Amino acid sequence: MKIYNTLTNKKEEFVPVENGKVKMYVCGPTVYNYFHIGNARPLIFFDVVKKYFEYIGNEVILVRNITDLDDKLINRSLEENIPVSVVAEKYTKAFFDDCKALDITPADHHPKATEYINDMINLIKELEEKEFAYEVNGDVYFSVSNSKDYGKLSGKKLEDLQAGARVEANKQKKHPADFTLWKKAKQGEPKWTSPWGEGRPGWHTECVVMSRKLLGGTFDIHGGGIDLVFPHHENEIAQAKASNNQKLANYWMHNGYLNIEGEKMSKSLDNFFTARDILKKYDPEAIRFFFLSKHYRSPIDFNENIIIESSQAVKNFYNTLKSADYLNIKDKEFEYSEVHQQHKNSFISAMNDDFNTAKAISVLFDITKAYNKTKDSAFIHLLIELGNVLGFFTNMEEKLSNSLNDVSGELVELLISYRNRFKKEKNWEMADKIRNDLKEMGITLKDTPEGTDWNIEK
RNA sequence: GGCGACAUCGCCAAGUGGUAAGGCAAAGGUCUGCAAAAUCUUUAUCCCCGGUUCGAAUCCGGGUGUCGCCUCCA
Repeated sequence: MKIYNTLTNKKEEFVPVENGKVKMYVCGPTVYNYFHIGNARPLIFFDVVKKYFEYIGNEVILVRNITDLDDKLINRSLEENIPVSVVAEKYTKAFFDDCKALDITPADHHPKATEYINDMINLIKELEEKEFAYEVNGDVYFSVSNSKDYGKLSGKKLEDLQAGARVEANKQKKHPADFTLWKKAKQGEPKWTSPWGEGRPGWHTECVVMSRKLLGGTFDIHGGGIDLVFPHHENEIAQAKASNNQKLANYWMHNGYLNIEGEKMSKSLDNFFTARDILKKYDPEAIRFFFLSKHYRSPIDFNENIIIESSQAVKNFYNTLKSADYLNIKDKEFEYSEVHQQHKNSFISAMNDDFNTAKAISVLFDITKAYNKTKDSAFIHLLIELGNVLGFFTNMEEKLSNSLNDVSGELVELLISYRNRFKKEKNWEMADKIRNDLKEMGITLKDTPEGTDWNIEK
């Protein structure tokens, strides 16, 4: 199993700290807004990482934090004129709802920043004692000049940072790259008591504290979007190293950006889509397919056409699953022979190569094709088994059964029986009219040797 | 200005030295009353120039283009 490690810029053999156990921490949402389609990428990708590690026999502990304290939340609370805690609660709930809609398995822990304030204060105290932090007028900063490897993760040098600083230097800081550990509270802001007065911790401290607390010392994988590399993750590493000279995590994984029609998503360009808006129009599996059809580290371009293409691709899996009558064969015994095992091995070696999900998906298509050719239902079981690892085919009952109430279902059956009568009489005009009318209502008929099937199309 | 990534068929995309996976779309055949589904067949020498090599999409150099990061954005 190889993983690309941002820290070394290389694919490395993955060796967990503890054999058979994978501990991972992925930076979660700041709950000041509904999350957007770009945020869905790390959620879906690391969901797959967890599922895959479990599939190959590991116990996985995944932590995804909730940042419920931050400038953006404070701004939102001022805009909407409601307390910060209410903002946090509202969007935390929305986060979980949207994750569920995207069929993302919840993490094992969802620590909230506000629940770890004391631990953060303790860490800052420790950093101050070790002379990695200094206080100026109630604000506390981390001193990057004292941090030996600062910039290693992001490949930046302190000199370059200084030269290229595009924001006017904060005069209180000793070095422009020094970052805030503790922020003095302004009027009306949420605040906690600390040795430096009333205030709140900075963002970079929470992840260090919560990851250590929940995952113990050095853990295996720290993940997030590539934009977090600098400064967030760099700063986490610096704090961890300064406090106990231990690595925070062994492997740093970062997913690439999502662009909209080639441009960065932003409110000013008016190309900002929330996940919940996208979900209103498209199936979660199509969205998942879209993300997983490209390697996680590459930038990915979002536009509606691509989601439509993805929907079509996913639909083809379901065509096969329907024709295989999956719901009826799913509990039947089956055995994998060498051919099945070969497909499985291809899937595993693709995933072992730094989570090459695009290749893994192509294996699913190979399996589908193999089933259609042989009608060997073991292929269907394999398709489901491997598809599940990528988070597909998790809700077969609903997808494959036609969810009309009994009366409507009977009416469809009735129309089909009329149509069959017309067909027998070679009254093609009426037979086609029934099929077309039903099609317009979203019900598709399909004639097979065993009779007429019908499906509700979304 | 500094650092970095990427450029493969109409679209999406895998492929890191051995002769271009897969998906979507399109065209044609089989099947079907016609459809749908399925199936078979067809469609690229990998941005440009130069180099290394028996051999390069894959390595090196030089262009061109796109994108990202450079203080709280996944």
